[in-house]
Amino acid sequence: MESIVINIEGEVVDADKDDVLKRLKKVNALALKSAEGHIFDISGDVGGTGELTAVTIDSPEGLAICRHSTSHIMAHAVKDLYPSAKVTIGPSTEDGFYYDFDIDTPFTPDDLSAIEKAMQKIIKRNNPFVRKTMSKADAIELFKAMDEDYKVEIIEAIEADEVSLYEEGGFVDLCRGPHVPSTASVRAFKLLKTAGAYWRGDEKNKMLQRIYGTAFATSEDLKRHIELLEEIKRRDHRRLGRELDLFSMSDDIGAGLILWHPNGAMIRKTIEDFWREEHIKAGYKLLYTPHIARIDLWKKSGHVDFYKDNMYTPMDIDGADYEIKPMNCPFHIAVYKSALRSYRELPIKYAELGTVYRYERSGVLHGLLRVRGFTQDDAHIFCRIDQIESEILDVLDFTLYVLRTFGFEKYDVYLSTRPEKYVGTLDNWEIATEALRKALEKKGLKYETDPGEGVFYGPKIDIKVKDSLNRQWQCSTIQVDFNLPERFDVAYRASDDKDHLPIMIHRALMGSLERFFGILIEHYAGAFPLWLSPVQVSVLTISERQAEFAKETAGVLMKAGLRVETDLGDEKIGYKIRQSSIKKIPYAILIGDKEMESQSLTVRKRNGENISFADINSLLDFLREEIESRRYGHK
RNA sequence: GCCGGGAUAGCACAGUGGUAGUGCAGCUGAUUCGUAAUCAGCAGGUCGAGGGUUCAAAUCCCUUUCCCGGCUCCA
Repeated sequence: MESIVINIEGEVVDADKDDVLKRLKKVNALALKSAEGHIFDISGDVGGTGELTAVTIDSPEGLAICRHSTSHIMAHAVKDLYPSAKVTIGPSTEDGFYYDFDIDTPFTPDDLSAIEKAMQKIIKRNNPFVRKTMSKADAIELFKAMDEDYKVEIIEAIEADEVSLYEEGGFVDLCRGPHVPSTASVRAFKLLKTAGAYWRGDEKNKMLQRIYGTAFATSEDLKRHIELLEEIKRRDHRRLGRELDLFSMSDDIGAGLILWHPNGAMIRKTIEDFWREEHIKAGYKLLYTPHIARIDLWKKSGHVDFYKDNMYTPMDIDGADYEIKPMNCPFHIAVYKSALRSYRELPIKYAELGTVYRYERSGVLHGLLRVRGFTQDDAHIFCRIDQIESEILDVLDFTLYVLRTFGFEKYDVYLSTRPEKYVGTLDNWEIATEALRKALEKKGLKYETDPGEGVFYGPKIDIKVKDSLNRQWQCSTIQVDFNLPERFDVAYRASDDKDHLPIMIHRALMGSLERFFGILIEHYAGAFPLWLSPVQVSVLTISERQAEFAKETAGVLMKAGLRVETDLGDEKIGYKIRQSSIKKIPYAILIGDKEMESQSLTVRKRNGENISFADINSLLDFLREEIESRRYGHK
């Protein structure tokens, strides 16, 4: 026998000892992991030699194995209930699993609970997962006999001569494994939703029926996950958008087009003001450009060739075709080219909150996050290739400052390098990619390299922020472009009195204002920091006696530039506070006889906390400080 | 685009062939009250749009618009 040792909770045990299996069972081991990182079934033929470590459900690998096994159990249950269903694939995912079936009638929510019940029975039976191997030819025979066409297709595509199967309680599935020792190893699972999904994700293929589910180590973990899903629902920007009267969409206007209501518009205006001020400080020049342009412009830019699917049909104006803009870049180039540029002027940095329209397939539209008309916080930096690194450094600083201002402290950075299809010289790609890399390193930013994931026209840096629920969102992108300057004959006059080609850097910090707004709503759960809140202060009276004083107080605050709302009605104070809270107004000023007599102010924060101010000026100082710091002080 | 679900009062929803309902919001009146909902009354709907079946359609059928969940984390 080969000498295999197994590491159970730090203790190294010989594999040929009788009690190893018992001990693995005792620590609830689901699988074994070799020193090289290969994971095997406990009962399977592990092969190889060396030290193996017990994998439990507490590790990410263990949880993934459990979820994958749960998907098999689900497939088993589905086959029991709907024998005509054909099984396809059922992997584990980041927070659960799914399995795709080819079945004539799609699943309903009622089906899900029936399947869940059947799964529970299978789990109770404690069927062992048994691994078998057989030749490809035999496996094809087997699955052909079972009428499982998809499995046959999968096996035919496998290169190895031998494939593995897993059997559990009579249900056999082609699977690479590994699996948990037995169905009873699955402790807590739930089926979540059904959906259509194309076979192999290709819309040319047949539409299958997918069931999503999830599994966790304990029912407490599962409960926590379901609570998280509920929290995500509560924060949904579409729901909060209606409740807080921020924006809407209308059937009459069309899909993917956003109406910004006064509250949302006020937030947007505040973001835009901040954005413009900071861009001016950072040396950008602001532009405004048209919404349509002759189609020839888009032919020249290459958008008609590369981007046609996302562009709208041109409109005829006096016999010429005009196109609604999907991008701002050609306009910025036109501004650059409106004069002869000297190398002394570079870098030239143009910024615009440019509204663009892009065709998105109807099925992918989603609230503010995926729309057809949106405003980019776009900028283009024209520079010499030797200026790339320092420009990227500036842009990185700028981006992180802006993201931090909105409370995004955590982010992941990605550097994407040259893809197979590209334009520009290899030399330039090399120089630009290295400049991006150096800038990232100088900033001390940890980043991942995505080889070949760059755009055809140049390498790029993407920054994905993490929101308060730790969800990842891509907003910022910084892209080097060798293509457009050449296509448009962009030039600068260098010291040698000759024309040279500048490099263009495209960058967006927030991406799209619509999308960024949607992310912000969810990030803040609708409770915007004071500087962004559409209404910053509400003034509430205890009785009608204080109406005059309340109006005066509100007037002083409004004159000081604060956004103030009054509630002088005859409702009780509890009702008014509730109204103010529902609107998520950061501060409510409560005015009763006490305050009127002493001229002092009682302020109730959104979180229920009270603060007293001796007079209105001390309150103003307090509010001004919080606004100017753009702090996210309280929820 | 495709699969599935949906659209009924401002909002959340009930109503499966026979007189369109509930709660909240709104309006009116009473009440003048100290930290998340005072009470009563009133009003509000081409049942998303268009067509069809029927004596009769929110309800059944067709078309269409829009919204929602998804559509390779690859045995």
